[in-house]
Amino acid sequence: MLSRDLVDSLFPPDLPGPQHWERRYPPRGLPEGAEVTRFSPSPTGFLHIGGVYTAMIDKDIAHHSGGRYLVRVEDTDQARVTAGAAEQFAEAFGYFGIGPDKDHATGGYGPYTQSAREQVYLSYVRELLRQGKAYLDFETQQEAGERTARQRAAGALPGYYGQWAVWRDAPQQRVAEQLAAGRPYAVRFRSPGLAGRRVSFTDAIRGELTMEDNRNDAVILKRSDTRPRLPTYHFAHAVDDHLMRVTLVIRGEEWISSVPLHLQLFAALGFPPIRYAHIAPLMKQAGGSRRKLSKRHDPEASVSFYIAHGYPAPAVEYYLRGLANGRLAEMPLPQALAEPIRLSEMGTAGPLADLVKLDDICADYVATLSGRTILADVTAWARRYDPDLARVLDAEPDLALRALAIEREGVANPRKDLRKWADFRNVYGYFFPEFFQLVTDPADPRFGGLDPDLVRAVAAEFAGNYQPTAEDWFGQIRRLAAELGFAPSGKAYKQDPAAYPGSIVEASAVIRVLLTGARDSPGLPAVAAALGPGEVLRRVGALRLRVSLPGEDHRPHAVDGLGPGPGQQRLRGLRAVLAGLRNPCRDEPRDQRRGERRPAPPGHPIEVPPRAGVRRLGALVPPLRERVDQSLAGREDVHPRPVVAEPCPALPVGAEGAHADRPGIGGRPERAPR
RNA sequence: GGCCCCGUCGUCUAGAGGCCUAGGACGCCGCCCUCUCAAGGCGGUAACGCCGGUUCGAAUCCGGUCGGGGCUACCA
Repeated sequence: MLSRDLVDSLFPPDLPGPQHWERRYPPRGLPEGAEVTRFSPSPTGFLHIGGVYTAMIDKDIAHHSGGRYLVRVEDTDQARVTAGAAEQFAEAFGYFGIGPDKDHATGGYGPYTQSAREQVYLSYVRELLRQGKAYLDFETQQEAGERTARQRAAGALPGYYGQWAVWRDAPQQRVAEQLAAGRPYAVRFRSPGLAGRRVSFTDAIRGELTMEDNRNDAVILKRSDTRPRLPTYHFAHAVDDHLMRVTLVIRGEEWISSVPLHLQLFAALGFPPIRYAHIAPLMKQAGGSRRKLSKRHDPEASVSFYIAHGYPAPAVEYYLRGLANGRLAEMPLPQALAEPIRLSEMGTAGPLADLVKLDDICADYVATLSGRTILADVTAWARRYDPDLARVLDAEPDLALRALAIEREGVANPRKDLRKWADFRNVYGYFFPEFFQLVTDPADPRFGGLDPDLVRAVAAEFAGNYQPTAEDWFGQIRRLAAELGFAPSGKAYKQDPAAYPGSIVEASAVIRVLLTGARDSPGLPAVAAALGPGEVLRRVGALRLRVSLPGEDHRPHAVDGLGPGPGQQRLRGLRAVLAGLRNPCRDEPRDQRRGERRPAPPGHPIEVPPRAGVRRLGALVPPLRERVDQSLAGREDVHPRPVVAEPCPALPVGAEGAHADRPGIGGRPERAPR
């Protein structure tokens, strides 16, 4: 045992003793049964979702018992502290509502950052040293490595104990020499553990646990050449949780094996033992087996994943609570959030984090929200993670609200098409002209291989007779489909596929694709109403007729697939197209970005204006290319390049709407798989 | 290697010796509804890791084994 003078010479003379801290952090005087819990993350990067899980349990237990919840930052390993971690923590705490109780954010039993508590730890280390319950260890890192190697070779337990603990009982003389030589030292705990002795404790979740006692003289204060002088986790845990008057330590099961050490530390320090609850870690399916969800390998392990995708916090919380207590998973969300979590009901096997299930919960949750609430949340999310979206939503809140109201407001089973805010752009983006890319190719695969000719016919027919406010809106499509020879129902088509080009399903798919860019969408009448007649006609009329001239551009075009020989009507259509080609005004394409007119450069597609007679362009002649060739023979004003005819069906003047000239940016991406 | 924790459908789980032919939820599959997709309705698929023991009787108790995870740091 070292002399008191020698021990004291190692510490600042004005360092207070343990009584000082005991007075400074007095017992709380909380009523019987009130639990004080703490969440203690280490600021080594983004918070782990398991941290949110633990913190949520901590907070819930504290509050439901009338106790207190605090957050203590465990940054005793300064080398691993990440810049910006504090900000990320703050964001995560705010998002998931797991910040410390108000009076435990500052002051009170703080500071709540371990690197700021050096004095406290030093007091207790000195005390242990004075009592001979700890000692100085001058082993270098290299020596430690060699020791471990020898232990391994000898088949002995690694660690600092027994014959391997060379500094445990070193005479004061030698210690003084080392000190005089300026050698750095660590402080080790003199473990009272005996070989063969077993200890047991009662875990609040697992019941009684028994294991070998600790015999390792664990380091409690890191090397003297580090600044600030900080303790290891074990020592900080004992000192902090005692002084902060924590009653229940909830932590990951990886700490179970350290409990014997912790119990020894509490006893040596003269602290009453503390209760523990070791929770199973969140796991991840990896191939055939499962492993702990790892922040390094699994993006979904990080809270940033949930925040950046805009998972609604209450849904995530609900999911996590259900994992903690199965009972809560079968309750409606508001009730489950209010019910207390019970440690005794927690599973001991690590649950697999199931993103599919989370999605399902999120969809259910979002379905309970009003369009207005969703818009507010999406907008708030977008401001940070999708500025383009935020801008568009700010510019057209009414459109957004109309879109969100579809099959959501005033229905018994709201549409469950949104799981997280990042889904919004995929699911509702097409409503916004800025995000919608017009479908111009009648041979577009989204039409499902339907004859391009027919696609054009459907579009033209629809646009030509469009009645936006028709009571039987869908009847318009039904009539047009019948007129063009589509089967009245999928069933009828299946019975005799040869008799029809397709069914009403295919016909409406044409309008659906034109309107939404996808083969699936909410009900067409509702979509059309939200869009407004001008936008509907703009989209339906976007289909182009492409013609290649000889020697040019042989990519497959709609024209290539035209059916059998010309009839009267088809020839009339052709003439109309050609008439359009001579329209001097339209021969000068508009510069889309500036809205200016300028002469068409050689090879520029020539637009064909809408003409009343071209309603049924879908019925154009098959050898169209040939006819065009003939008609253009000898003309010098038309360049032998692909000609693009755009048969906009008769539009009411001004019906093109305000967005007609806006370039589309980006199409409608595929929906995320469920 | 040593010590510790854990093991029921794909997933989360209910299950305290007979109420278990193992229940629910999510997923998945099928059907219905239907202009598509969701949603919804109906139905289906699917598990006690394995081997012994105790017992009239075992998912449940015991032993072993196998598998998964953790600790074995001057990381937390």
